[in-house]
Amino acid sequence: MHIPTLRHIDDDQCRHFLSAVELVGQRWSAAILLALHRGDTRFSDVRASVIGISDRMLAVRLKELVGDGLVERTIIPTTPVQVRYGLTPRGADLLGSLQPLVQWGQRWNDQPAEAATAS
Amino acid sequence: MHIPTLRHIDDDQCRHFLSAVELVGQRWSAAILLALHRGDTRFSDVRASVIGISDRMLAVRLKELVGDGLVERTIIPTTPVQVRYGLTPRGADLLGSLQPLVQWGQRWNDQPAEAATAS
DNA sequence: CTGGATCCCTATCGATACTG
DNA sequence: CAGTATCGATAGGGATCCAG
Repeated sequence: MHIPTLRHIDDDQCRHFLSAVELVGQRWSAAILLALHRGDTRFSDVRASVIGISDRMLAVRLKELVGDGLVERTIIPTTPVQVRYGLTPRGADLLGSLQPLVQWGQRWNDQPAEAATAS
Repeated sequence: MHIPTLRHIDDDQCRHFLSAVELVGQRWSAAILLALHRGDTRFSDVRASVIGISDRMLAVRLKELVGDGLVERTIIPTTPVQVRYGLTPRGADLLGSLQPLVQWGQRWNDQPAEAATAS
């Protein structure tokens, strides 16, 4: 299902945009990406960082993100096999592209939204 | 429920980010915002633009977006009451802040992300 | 035309239990 | 530690009907 489309889309800008939003808009996805960005590399690290996420969802989202090329999964064949997760360049770039959102949040957080409409 | 949180959040950057993502990550929301940005002002216009959306969901999302201060609802008391929708400055700014996502999509779209994982 | 109210179904998610 | 499998609860979302 997902990824809504618009009528008479002139360019694929819209689709890029919508699919990217859809991607990172998935529940937990953004938080996971952020946790990885912050330095978490282990499954359990991320699980501990992202409050309230379940094993299942973390595994599911992680798999999705790996499939989308945003996260890289590395297996270190030590005695007890270690698994490391990390952002791919693509994933890191996505987070970077999302930075303006942070500014946006700060910019309009204080402003009473009605002040704009009420001239 | 939503808006996941991270442990030991140093600043509210994370929360701003996560709540913004959560906001626009809602199904249809981004597409609706885009339709409004493109010039649609009527309920039926947006419904026609956003492929597959139902009356109910459009009404629900529109109400949410208005509540979030991203969309402005104007009632024109003509004979058959007219209702106009449009982005608020805040909403327009949000879309602007999402622009880098478009670039991101184009930048990494060609790169075969699966090549890394694919066998 | 613009939406509110219902019904109902499905996908999604959480918890638990189990395996390598 | 790093998951997978199963199951049950829930709420998101679609279709339909109705009202202003």
